[in-house]
Amino acid sequence: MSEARATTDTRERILDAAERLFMESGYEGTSMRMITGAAGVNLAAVNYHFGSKEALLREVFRRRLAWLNKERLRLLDDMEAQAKGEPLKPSAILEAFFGTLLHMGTDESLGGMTFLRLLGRTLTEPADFIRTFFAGEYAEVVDRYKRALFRALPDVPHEEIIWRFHLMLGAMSYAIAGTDALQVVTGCELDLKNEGPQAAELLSARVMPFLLGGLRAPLPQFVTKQEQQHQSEPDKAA
Amino acid sequence: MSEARATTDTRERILDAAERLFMESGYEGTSMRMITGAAGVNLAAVNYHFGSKEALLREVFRRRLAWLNKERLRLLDDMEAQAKGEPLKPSAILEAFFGTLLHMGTDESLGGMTFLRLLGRTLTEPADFIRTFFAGEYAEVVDRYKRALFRALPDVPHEEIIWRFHLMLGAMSYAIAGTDALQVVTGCELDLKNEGPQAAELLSARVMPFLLGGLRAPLPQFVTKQEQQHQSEPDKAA
DNA sequence: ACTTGGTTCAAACGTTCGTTTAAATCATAT
DNA sequence: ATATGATTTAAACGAACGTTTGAACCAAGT
Repeated sequence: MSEARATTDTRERILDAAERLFMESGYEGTSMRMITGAAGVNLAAVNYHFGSKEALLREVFRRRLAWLNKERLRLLDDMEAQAKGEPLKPSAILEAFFGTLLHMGTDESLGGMTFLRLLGRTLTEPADFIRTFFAGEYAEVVDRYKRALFRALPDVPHEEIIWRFHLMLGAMSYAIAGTDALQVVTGCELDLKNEGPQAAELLSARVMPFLLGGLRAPLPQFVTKQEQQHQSEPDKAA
Repeated sequence: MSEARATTDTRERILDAAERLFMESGYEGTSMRMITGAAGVNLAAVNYHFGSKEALLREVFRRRLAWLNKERLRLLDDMEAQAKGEPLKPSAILEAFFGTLLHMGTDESLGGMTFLRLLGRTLTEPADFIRTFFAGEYAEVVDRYKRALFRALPDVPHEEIIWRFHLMLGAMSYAIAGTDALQVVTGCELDLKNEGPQAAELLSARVMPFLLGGLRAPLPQFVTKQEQQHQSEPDKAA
């Protein structure tokens, strides 16, 4: 009846191995034999402890997203309490949402860069059960942050805010996930995975200005019918 | 010896079916039997006409990327010829690079939205042969556009431009690929796949301002050591 | 000492995978 | 008509897949 020590050892060895292998080879590209081999446990251990390969993937994410979701909600709650009813600054909202994510990359006990890259890559996995799972895991947090952005940008149509939220998620995911997928396309070392804990801070410094710039960009012409010219003149980065 | 008509029929039926199925289920998640079944051809036809499943994927992309690469280079050549040695405007460069891509979404003979979404999703596939393939296919075009951006933004460090190029690619890929992956996360219909030809123009109007805003955002503080304050004040979209 | 319940183990399960084979079929040229 | 080379076909290949089984093992409680 009591929890034997070897039990949690085996479970966590499997979760760690699966986290790394799913990141490197994707869900379909990773076999149970690869996972149990890397974890140094018996092939049947995954089905015994988790039930199935699908359930294993869900647990890999659940143990990390539990912290991420809680922290994101806590930060938003704190900021809203301190603002006493006033709308938050968009930059503060983004800092809370994406900064929390990037912080996980600096802390090995939260999964480190391995989990960050896994998360970025898995968001595009086409398998139905994965999409369903993420929808459930993200629903509450995304809804809260969406509403905070609505209040922070009262003059911007909600649909436009959702689009830009979407685009920011995409840019951030690629910045993390595609580190070697697209750096070979861009043909330049983007020096991420060798930096260890500082990697996430470098990432943050590079990505956050980009996201804010995108979020605050002029609205598309068909949204603001008036004054549709002269708004994209200064063709220069600061 | 002569090219029988049925030959190109079978080849193209396979390519069309594979394009759609790879988009819906990913490379590993799509079996040869799914492809040949959907195409209405014999199971052995893929290996006969293309050699292997990997070679089929490469051909699926090659027939589309041939046009895309040529068009992107042609537009850049035209603009540079017209500029007579002057640097191009960043917005014109982005319009050529991403506008060409989005144009494919409006033209069914270029693959339409199916290919666009396939492209966006496949950039994150972890399989080695896919990454190698894309690196080769994209190398020339990315290098040319990278250099055009360097000239267009002479005050921005090259590394920063590459990063933002990377981020723009990510945002664009997600905007296209994630239409149902992340719209379920953001919890809102992003009305894309039901729009047909207009979808790409809607996408363009929404995404291009975001990309330009990101590209022209203030540089991160550790790059411009001087005047690191007061540059992120106007917390409002236009 | 013996039972008990949780855990590990080697082995096998049936299925599906990508690929190959050899015969059948088709279109064309002589 | 008949030979020829390209294409299609049904069937099978060995390998790898996720999962299941039943015995072995181990650390408790009595």
